[in-house]
Formats: sequence, structure tokens, C-alpha cells
Amino acid sequence: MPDTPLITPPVTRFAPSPTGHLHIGGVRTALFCWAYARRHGGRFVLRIEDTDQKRSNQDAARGILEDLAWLGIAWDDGPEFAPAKGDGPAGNGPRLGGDSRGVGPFNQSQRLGVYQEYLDRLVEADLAYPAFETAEELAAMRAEAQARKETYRYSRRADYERAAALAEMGRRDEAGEPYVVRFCMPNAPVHVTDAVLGEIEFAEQHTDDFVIRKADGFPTYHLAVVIDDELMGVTHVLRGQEHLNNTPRHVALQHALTHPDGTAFRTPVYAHMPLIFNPDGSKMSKRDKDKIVRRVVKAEPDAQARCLPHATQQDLDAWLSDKTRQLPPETLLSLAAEFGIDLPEIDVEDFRRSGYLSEALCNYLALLGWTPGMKNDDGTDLERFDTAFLCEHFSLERIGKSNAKFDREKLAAFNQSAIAAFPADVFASTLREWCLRYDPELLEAFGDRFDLAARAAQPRIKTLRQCREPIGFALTADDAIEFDPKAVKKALHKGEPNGLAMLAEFRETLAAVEPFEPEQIEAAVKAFCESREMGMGKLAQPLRVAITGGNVSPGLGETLGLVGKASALARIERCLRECQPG
RNA sequence: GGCCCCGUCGUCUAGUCUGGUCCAGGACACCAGGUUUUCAUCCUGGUAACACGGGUUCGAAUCCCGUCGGGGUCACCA
Repeated sequence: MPDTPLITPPVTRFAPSPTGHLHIGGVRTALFCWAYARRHGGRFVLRIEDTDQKRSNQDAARGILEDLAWLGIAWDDGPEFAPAKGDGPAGNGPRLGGDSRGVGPFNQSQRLGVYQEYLDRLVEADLAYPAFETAEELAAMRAEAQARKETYRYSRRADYERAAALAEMGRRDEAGEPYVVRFCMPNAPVHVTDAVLGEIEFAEQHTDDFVIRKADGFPTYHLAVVIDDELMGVTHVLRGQEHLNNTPRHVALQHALTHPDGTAFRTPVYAHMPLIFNPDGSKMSKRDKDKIVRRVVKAEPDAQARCLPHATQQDLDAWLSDKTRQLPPETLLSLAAEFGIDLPEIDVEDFRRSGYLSEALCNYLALLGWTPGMKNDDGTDLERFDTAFLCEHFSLERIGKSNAKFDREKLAAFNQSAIAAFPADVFASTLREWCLRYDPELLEAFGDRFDLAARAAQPRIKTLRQCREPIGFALTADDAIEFDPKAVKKALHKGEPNGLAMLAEFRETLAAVEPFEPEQIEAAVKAFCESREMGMGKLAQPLRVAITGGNVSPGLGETLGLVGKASALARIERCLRECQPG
């Protein structure tokens, strides 16, 4: 279905519930909502759906704002937020959010009065009604239906007396006793037009009279979402396909609700996006992280003892015996560190910590369920692009219909090229920001050689976290380098003259190199080899072994420059002493 | 189980609406070569898919029906 020409600019919204960091699936939803608004000169609203008092918390809400800012997804209306320097593309940018249209507040918990107003009118018009069954009674009825192999559907009892029910509602309001309000689902099929999926008809007998006001007085998601979308002028609802079955409820509510002046609610354009799964087809769940750590902990014999510094015995036992239980993120992190486990990345924060760049993440995610459908000059499909491109070309009609599996390998490939594409100085400062947050020791360890370390690592890593690998030799003490016997044999013992002899000879030359920087070092090695009419490898490989213990390392100049002249000479001396044949 | 959605290489996908240009193109991964002082990068080449069965048609990945498979959802969670 083509996107209809838009007379008025669209308004999209992203409406997470603040129960933790932003889930990777939510990122894509937010990204598309934002891109769609930008593409058509509309507005992007961020709303916090905190109507579940038990699960919502303000730290999580704050975390989600940070996550979005880091990704460079800027909201026009919503909670105010000042991006910090490390917050990706939005860092040091203008303040995010605000309420220039006067449609806030944007936390649903602050809008209770609004919902109650609409709810009252619904009850008054007999489009909704109070219900007094207890949770136990409902559970019993469900069990009964289950036994008959039927799906339980709530509907108003035939002997329901409205006057008596309203009286009871009034009494309970006075007495502060709980009850719920249910919506009268109309007895007719509901048609939904979806920009991705097309026309869908939901037969009336499959949706029951659902709760719209909970016993604690809060609205349910269904009521709140419909009222807020209307009041905030939302024209396009992009969300995951898991919400498809909720849509007839929302459409029915839109038909029933009216503004105080009598005007009707409008139905927005819906676009339900395919879901994202793990490679094995399972759901990408925050619990995956707990699952993998729990498995390791259960398998380790002395696990309990090793866990205790990180968590109380009580919490641990509860967590170990209940598969649905989650440990606080920090605890999980320290346990993972304790047992050397790589946690699967699920939330934005996980990917950020693992050293993925927001550029790569956004690019990869945009491709999960959407393609620009354009070619590069060489005829290959265009799939590397930035968010500016996305904002210019995103369209609902090119959203796919089938679910996707999340492929970390491809993400890593995107990340690697994003890293490689940075100018050296930009990469160094990107890595520095990352280290500041996740690996300050590394920053400390390299000191004024940090930029060189970044330069050596840049072409060799897929994630920022991997930066220790190619330059790890520089973090080992000179006398702690372990010489790999195979490398020693190949590079130092073979040939005539052998590598050790080359090293002994080159020592003097190296000692004279000044300044001791990659370019000068490379030049010295080159000149040395040319003067003897031999290949660079004859000297380069022995040097590698002497400095790093193995035969793989960054460029020679970088490798030597990273340890510094004193260490380089010391390592060569030690190698000469300890790696003699026999 | 009811309802709803989906089904092209291992994975993400182009192509499906408007049937022929598709013995199906790209990307990631994998394999083989090449460049390079090692590694990484880079370059070249290769393996690999229209779920199945009917139908419509001169012709089907593309249209129709059925089967099978996958997913979502059936809460006082969102």
C-alpha cells in the first residue's frame, strides 16, 4: 500500500514502559517512528507508559532517555533531557523533548485525571461498566473453560443490572474498595487497515469485554494508549506485530470515545512491524542473560562461594530456583565477570558496553525489516547508510512482513567498517569516551600512548571492547612475556643467519632511533633490511616474537612504539637470553 | 486449541502488487586464491534458496486453492 499523501504533517510516538533499559526491538520501533516523522516534516513524541505501578521505575525511564539520546534518536515532544558529551550523535546537542504543543505531561502516571474523565463518560453512556469479580473467581472461570477446551472470554452476565452495579460502584468508591471497569466490546467484527499487513478483519467473538480501569484506579494500557494517542495528535502508530491482536480493541475504543465537545476520536494509520528473534528462533528476552549465567553457576562446583561476594545467599537461592527471576543488572554483570561469561546483548546498554557504535547499530537494525530498495553504483544493493539517509528515505511501504533473526555476525561486520571508516583522531576520541565509561584502566595503562594504541587497534577490531586483544602485549610486563615455542622456532631458530642473530645485530640501530615513533621505527627496519638485501620478514618476525612473544601483531612501528624504546630493548635482551636453541 | 500474521541461499533480504528481462540479484557468514613484514584490511572467484502439492496460463518465485512449517495472541503486563 503506498503511503498516502500527507496533508498535515504526521505525528508518531514511541511509548516504552520503563521497566529496564531499552530493548533492542524497541530501538528499531523508535528508529522507524522517528525516521517517519523526520521524512515528512512531522513530530516524534516520546511517552512513558508507566501505568504498571509494580514494574515501572524512574531510573529505567531515565535510562531509556539516555539510550535514545546515545543512538541519536531525538524526540520533539516528551520528557526533557539534556544529552551529555558521551551520548553519541546527540552529545552536547540541543535539549531533547519539551511540550511546545501543550499536549503533556508525557508520563501516563501523571495523566490519571484525564483518563478518569473519559472513563466516566464511557460508563455514563453504558459503553463501559463496573465489574466486581475477584481475581480468584476469574481464574476459576478460566480454568473451567480450559477444561472444556475453550478459550475463556469475559462478557457481561445476562442478569447484569446496570443500576445496581452503578450503585455498588459508588459505594465502593466511597469505601475505597476495589473494582474494575470493563469496556463493552461491540457485537460486530472490527476492520483494521494496516500499512504493512493490509486489511484484516477480526470477528467479534474473539475479543471480550476487557478491563480498562484496574483495581488500583490506573487505566490499563488499552485505554491510556488510545486516549493519549488522540490527545497528542498521533497520526501514525508504528509498533511490533505482538500488538496486532490488540488493535481491534483500540479501534473499538476509538469508535466509542468522544471529546468533551462531542467530536469523535480518529483512528491513526497502523503499521505493525515484524518481530526480531534470537538466531535459534527464541525470543530475545532480557531473561536470556540470567539464563546463561544461571546455567554456568549451577554447573560450577564452588559456584556458591564465588557468588556470595556479589549477592546475598537469599537472593541467590531465589534466583537459582526460579527461572523467571532476574538479578539486578549490576549483580548479573559482576557474576558474569567472576565466571568469565560473555553476556548476550539484549538491551541498548548491553550493545554499548560491548563496544558497538550507535551508527552501526542503527544501520543494522534499520535493515531488519526494512530496505531502501536502492542500488549502489556498482550494482550491489544499498545497505550501508546513516540515520540522515534513513530520515530522508524511510517509508512504510518498504517494511517487510516476516520476522527476522538477529545476526550478531552481520552487526559486527557493520561495526567493524564503521570503526575503520573513522579518521584516526576521531576514532581515538571515540575509544577514549568508551573507555572512560567501561574500561578506565585501559585509558590509565596507556597514558600518553593511548592515541597510538587506538591507531594500532582500529583496523583490527570489530567492537571497541576487543581493543585489548591486538595490543595486549603492551600491557604485559617486560619480564612476563611468554615466548611461544612454535613462533620462536620458526622466527628465531631457522635460517642462516637466524632470527636471534638479526635481533642482536639490529639492537644498536634500534637504540639510535629518535624519536621512537612508528614512522621512524619502520624506516629504520626498512633501511636495515635493504642494506642487507633481504626481505622485511627476516627482521620483522624476530622482532615481533621478541616484543610480543608471538608472531602476530599490529604493524611493526606501532608494535615497538607502543611499548617504548626502553621496553623494546629490554624485551629483545631477554629474548636473546631465553630463546637460544636447545 | 481458537483467532491473527508470515514462509526466497545458514542469516538479513531484492524480485511478488503491475506473470516473461530470474536455470533468481546483493549483503553477512563460509570456502579457495591474490596483495601485504605477521595479523587485520583490501581484491578476485566459489558453494548456497523460490516450503510442499494442485490449479490458472503459451509462460508462475510472482495469481488462486489446499497442505505443512514458523511466529504472535488469548492478563486487573505493556
